[in-house]
Amino acid sequence: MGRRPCCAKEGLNRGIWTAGEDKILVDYIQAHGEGKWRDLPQQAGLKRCGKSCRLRWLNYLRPGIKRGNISMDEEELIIRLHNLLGNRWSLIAGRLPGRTDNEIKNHWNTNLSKRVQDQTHQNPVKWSNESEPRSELSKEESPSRSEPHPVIRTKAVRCTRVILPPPLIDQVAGKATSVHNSNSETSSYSSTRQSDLSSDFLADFNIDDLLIPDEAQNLDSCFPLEGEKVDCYPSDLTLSMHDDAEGIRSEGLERWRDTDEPFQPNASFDFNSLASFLDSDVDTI
DNA sequence: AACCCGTACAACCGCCTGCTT
DNA sequence: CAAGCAGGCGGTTGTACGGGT
Repeated sequence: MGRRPCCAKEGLNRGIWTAGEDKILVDYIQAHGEGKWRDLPQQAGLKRCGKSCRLRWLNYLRPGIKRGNISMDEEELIIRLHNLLGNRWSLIAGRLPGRTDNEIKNHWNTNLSKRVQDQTHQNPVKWSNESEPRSELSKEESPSRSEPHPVIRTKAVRCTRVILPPPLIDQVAGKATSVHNSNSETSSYSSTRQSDLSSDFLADFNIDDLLIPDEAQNLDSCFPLEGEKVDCYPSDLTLSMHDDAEGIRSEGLERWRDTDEPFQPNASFDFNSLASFLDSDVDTI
């Protein structure tokens, strides 16, 4: 079927937004709320594509956006989340309050990807800000750090397939089928497995479905989506896939358990503890 | 001062999914 | 059920800027 463009391209402004355009957009959204992006430019009197308006709002004008100065803790978190999730920038951004997927993506492409690449070639970690001492965790060579990072390159497709080594198949399939027991697609697991037990396993499932019941719920606990206030404790991270949960029983996590404070990463978030959690997760995955 | 080059990042593009009609 | 629409996502591009020569 045909698809009309989101806007007529003729006569529209392109490129960098001016302060005036920003103001018009902000004023309009404050008055009318988000949404209806296609009609927004016309109604707001902006000579911009609706998509462009949406992007501008979400990435720069929206309240609560943090600009620049990505801390090393955040960088480390991005690296680990990228290890875990691949190029799913929106998911990664959702775990970094105030950061946008575009910013994280740019930062990754310009800084972190090279750094990670360097790490795979030569073990010593080279951080952008050498003057600042690294955290204890990064001084200790974490297990995953010395290993190559399997960067998943995708092209604007949902992550619905994951290659798993045979030992994980049973664990994962159990989860996937329990989540998706109504979805006949997941049954491809069993048939595939029966027909090919010797090689890596390509399973059809939504990674979120796999994550949500246990791991992703933990992920959500550790890296709440923006704006969320999570009332649980990371020490509850009894990972079903990990018999050894020592990695997550850090002092900081114990402290969280002992207090009744809701877990709020913005306040005094122990990135190191989470990083170790992610390490264990990454090793498994 | 002029030029070149590498980097950073804002913005665009095409494709996808989910929802509505 | 198919068409159409809205919004979201990740990849890529364009350009401003700073440092080096």
